[in-house]
Amino acid sequence: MPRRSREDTAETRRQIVETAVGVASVDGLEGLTIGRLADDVGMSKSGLLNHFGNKEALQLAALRAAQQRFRVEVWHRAADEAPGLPRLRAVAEAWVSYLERRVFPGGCFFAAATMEMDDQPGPVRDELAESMSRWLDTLATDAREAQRVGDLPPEPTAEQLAFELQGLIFATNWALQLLHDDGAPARARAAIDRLIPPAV
Amino acid sequence: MPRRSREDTAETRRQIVETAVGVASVDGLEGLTIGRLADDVGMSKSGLLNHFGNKEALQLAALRAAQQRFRVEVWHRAADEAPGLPRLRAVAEAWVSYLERRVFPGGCFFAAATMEMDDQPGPVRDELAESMSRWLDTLATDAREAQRVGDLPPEPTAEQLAFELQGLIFATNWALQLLHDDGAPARARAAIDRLIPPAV
DNA sequence: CCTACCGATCGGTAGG
DNA sequence: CCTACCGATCGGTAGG
Repeated sequence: MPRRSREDTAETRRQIVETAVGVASVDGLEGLTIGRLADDVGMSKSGLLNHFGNKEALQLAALRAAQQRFRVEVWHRAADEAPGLPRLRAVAEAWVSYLERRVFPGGCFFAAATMEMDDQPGPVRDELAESMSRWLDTLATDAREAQRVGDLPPEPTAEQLAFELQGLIFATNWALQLLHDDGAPARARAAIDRLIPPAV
Repeated sequence: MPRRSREDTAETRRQIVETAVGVASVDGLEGLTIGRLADDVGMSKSGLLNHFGNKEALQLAALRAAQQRFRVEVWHRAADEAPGLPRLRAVAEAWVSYLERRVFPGGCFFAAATMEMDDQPGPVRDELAESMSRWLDTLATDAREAQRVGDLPPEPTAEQLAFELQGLIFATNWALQLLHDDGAPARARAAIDRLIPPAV
């Protein structure tokens, strides 16, 4: 029954990757070791490695799964809003809420992965940089549309707004994870309301 | 000559710690391995470990040295300004400049260490959390003084301003380290000028 | 400060 | 998917 077998293989791989995302968000992409992950999912190192080839491929698989989860938990919650200020505000709220809901057990996967890998050249770093650049563009595009229709003033620029939103998310994640300060999301929302105020 | 010997020991230790700070800012506090550091400074593992006892003590020594460097490169550049808005603005400028000057080879030591260690209980995490809390307090204290004398409006609150400044620094460090975006410090300064504008 | 060594774990391979 | 194994490296210790 080759068909059944292929499905099982895909399901096993899915379970490995899901576990890997959780481990990586807590212990980092380097803390994600093959032996430990094999124990966690209950199989041998070589059996696990068979699905990916090497550790770097496993890290990339975890990163892509984390991106997919982010899309579902942040972008999809806002995607139906009208492009421009409504969608930008919905994205910002979903983004803060994603931290508050602790979508990843170790806090924002991308904040942690970025700080860990920013000095480690290679495909993982490249994929991280590209994906975060695209995200900043997504934010700036809605900010620009909001400015075009007059929902936001022309200054600060769209790129500036995206940059500042990114900073608020970092600060919130940091306050939640390091200081266990549950007041951080409220501060983020207050800052967002000044930065990109609702249309009147 | 016991005295000369004691000085040499202190000098050796100083060199080890200085090297450790650089390594940790690039590869993280866990990437700081005893064998590699011993190679870097040209001595044996056991000789190096003799100065600290174990790896955790070495990490704490590196963290404290990094704090000292931060004090010199950021706080001391602003400490002579008048408490309140003048000093807060000077601190913010020195803080952005500290990223721009690449005081640590791997970017902000504390941003990297925080994201790496925030889920790893122990003395290193505790020291990081305490030291960053104190820093936020330092910022908020000057913000409060600025509000008291009317140099800043009562809203946003002093704590909110400190939180947002911290976020701008994270975003700047991130844009410099991951995206190699040299425009980030200018964006940070623009945001700072809106957040805590110079007194008229 | 050194050499010599410990058990554990790392990423990965051979062979089935 | 497994067992069995590889060389390298981990943090750390014994003994000098």
